[in-house]
Amino acid sequence: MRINAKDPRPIFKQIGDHIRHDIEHGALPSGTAISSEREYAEQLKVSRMTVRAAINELVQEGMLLRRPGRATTVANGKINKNAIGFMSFTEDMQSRGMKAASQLLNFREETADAAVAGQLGLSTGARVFVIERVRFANSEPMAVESIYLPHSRFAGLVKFDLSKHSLYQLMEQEFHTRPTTADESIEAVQLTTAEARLLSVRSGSPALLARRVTRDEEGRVIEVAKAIYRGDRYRMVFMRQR
Amino acid sequence: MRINAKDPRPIFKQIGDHIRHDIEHGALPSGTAISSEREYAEQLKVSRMTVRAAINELVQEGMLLRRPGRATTVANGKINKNAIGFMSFTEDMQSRGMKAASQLLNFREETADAAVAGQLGLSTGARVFVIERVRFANSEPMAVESIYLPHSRFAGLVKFDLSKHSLYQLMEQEFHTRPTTADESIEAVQLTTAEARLLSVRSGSPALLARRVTRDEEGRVIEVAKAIYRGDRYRMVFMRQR
DNA sequence: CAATACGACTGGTATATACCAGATATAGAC
DNA sequence: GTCTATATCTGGTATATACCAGTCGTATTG
Repeated sequence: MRINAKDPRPIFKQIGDHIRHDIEHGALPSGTAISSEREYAEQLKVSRMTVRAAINELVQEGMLLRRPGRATTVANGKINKNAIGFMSFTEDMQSRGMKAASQLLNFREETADAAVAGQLGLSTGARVFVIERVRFANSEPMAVESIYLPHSRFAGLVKFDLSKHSLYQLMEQEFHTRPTTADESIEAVQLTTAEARLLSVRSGSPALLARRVTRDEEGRVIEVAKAIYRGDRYRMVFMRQR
Repeated sequence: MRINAKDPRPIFKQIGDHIRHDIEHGALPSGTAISSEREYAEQLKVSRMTVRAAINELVQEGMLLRRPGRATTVANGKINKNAIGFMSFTEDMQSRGMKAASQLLNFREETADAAVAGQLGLSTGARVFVIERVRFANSEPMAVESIYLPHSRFAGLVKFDLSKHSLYQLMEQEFHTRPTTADESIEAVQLTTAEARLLSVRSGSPALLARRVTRDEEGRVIEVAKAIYRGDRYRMVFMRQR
């Protein structure tokens, strides 16, 4: 391992990525101690603080375990990369080895009612986009989704074909808005007749109802969503930390 | 604000806690810019790097927003402290303003079957503790819970009264084991007759089934649990980041 | 031989300094 | 007035250094 001055990444990033690579590829198995900070610093001819910055990231990610007085070791267990991070339905399905698709039921602009406006942080009567769609995994219907977006923030959204572009991708590329945090709640419900028909299951069968309020980097609400997942096919997985 | 040399906390911790306090008590409202790192450093007579360490923590927690070239600002939105962190049922209920209780159905030692042994990382035939209990919130049954613990790790657990002590508390205080990460999955199910009876609801009503594999700091599995929450009363809330 | 003391580690905290790149306000040019 | 160049902010990265407090192996002591 050597530091590459031409690499546009900062030095600590290079070091961190290198160690991460070693862990992910088995060169540093679970439980083994990595070199000490001073060793890395001397070997790479960088400051110890730079090495610390690199290791900090990996500790943050849960890959390394620091304990004062003892060596820093590789954490056991599979490293769940996208621990609790954002995953669009598409990414979610891909990570499970399934092919995601979606059928747009509705894409309109309307006046927000009090509830939606409140959640979006808009005044009652503000305009919002409403997107309703059925989500498919391997051609099987998995969820019915309703999304509310503030019109003020995403003016011109109607131009885009939502069956071709991922909504989150559009947000980033066209509106320079990155979903950063989301408050989510999950409950168990029974499907209504209408929902059941869309999902091709019996009316009354159990389902997961997920409500989500998504915010950008600066904490502004950019999306309010409600999704109903069929209970017989969908399981929500995540990782809690600390 | 001044640095207190007698304070056992490190300087950066003092600074961080102080800023956090200011944010939580409204002295620094959402969106306002905090002083620059250099200003803090000069005012407090500490190094800029020390101030950075303090601010780093708050950025990590999502309380502050750093953007190169611009001032560091207080993040908008309510700060969800226990974002996705661990919460015992007891803590969960307390955070909702409810009183938690539990009724022990079963507390025995048995031989792990292949599935449980596998999840716990034990060889088939290893001894495990099994805890089964009904969880109450404000005297209303909310969930049925089954927990499997490796006997090797928690020898002597039978001595304790689980209706008096929190399991996680016992783990920490008596066995020096801190739950650190957990893989969790949630699905929607219908209650069986037996479960429904324990929860005082109609058989077949919708419920949340949560499965959890909990690990300690070093990634060793310390608990495998399954909990069934009634769908008409319980909603799971969490926050996703990034 | 066991108990203890010590020295050589480890990471944790802190300082002072330097230069970079992006953002912004201000002063100047047109 | 509007545009532009520049000085001066911001945070981001990096260095070299220092001392502290745990941990642990080893040598010394009883």
